[in-house]
Amino acid sequence: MKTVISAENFNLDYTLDCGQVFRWQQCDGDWIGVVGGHMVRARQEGETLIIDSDLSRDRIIHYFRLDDDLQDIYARINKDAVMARLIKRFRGLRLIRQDPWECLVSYMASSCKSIPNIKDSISRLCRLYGDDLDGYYSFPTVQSLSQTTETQLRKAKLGFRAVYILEAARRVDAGDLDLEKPFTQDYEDARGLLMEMKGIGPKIADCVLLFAYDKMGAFPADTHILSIMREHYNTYLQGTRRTGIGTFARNYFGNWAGYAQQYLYYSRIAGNTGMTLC
DNA sequence: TTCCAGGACCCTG
DNA sequence: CAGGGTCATGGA
Repeated sequence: MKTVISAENFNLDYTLDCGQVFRWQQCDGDWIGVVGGHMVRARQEGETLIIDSDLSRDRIIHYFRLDDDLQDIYARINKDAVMARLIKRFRGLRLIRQDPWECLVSYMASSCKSIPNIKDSISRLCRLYGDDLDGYYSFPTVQSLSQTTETQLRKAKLGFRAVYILEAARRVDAGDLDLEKPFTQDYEDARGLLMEMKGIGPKIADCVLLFAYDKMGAFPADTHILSIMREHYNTYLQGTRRTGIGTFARNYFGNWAGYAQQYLYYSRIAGNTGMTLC
């Protein structure tokens, strides 16, 4: 089924290559991915987004955050020459509304790995535990991961992260952790809930809050963000540690600081995302 | 060989 | 609370 969506202030390449998602591949000029268990083929022609998928039009708009008023967001976060330049360079980069479970597991798998390696682990995970969708694989369900063993999980090259992911799957499966609850909580409470899980610290919690739970002020501070913030905003930081950068960023950029974060992040890693062509 | 990669945990002072 | 070792794994 083909869906055509008029989308201004949208750049599909930047959106899928900026390091927020790990499963999309470029193929003959199209992007191919799996969203909510459905294959999706996407391409952009000017201000038109062309989708070939079973997904409804509303779900596509929801996934790509085409309901965000990007021009208004730019006006809010455009506080200085650094951000002005990045908005100009990456205009149309939108955050994506990821599935909470996929986002949670993906970022638990991300700690201390390069983006190509994260993609490789997640690809293996899907191949091992997901459903075969004509050569592509769905993301593993909570149940499929909760029933495996640490030894088996490690075959996805997850290393020390495997035990954390296994425990998370079992807690969610047992009803000990409600993945819907963070939607109903404010940023701080939701963050506290996520960080109760082993393997989820401040940075990964912020990633999941920003990319899956609509907490747009979340400002994940990894090594790259720490570095670039010291480079451009050191006079404001005044010794602020990595754990305090998020608070500074929300004060400085406002409630949509998460968008600013992704532009800063992409400026550091563009070209190093191991974009895979099929 | 050493260092780093979208960190978190645990122990120590 | 701050600092360092440790945890797998692959690539430069």
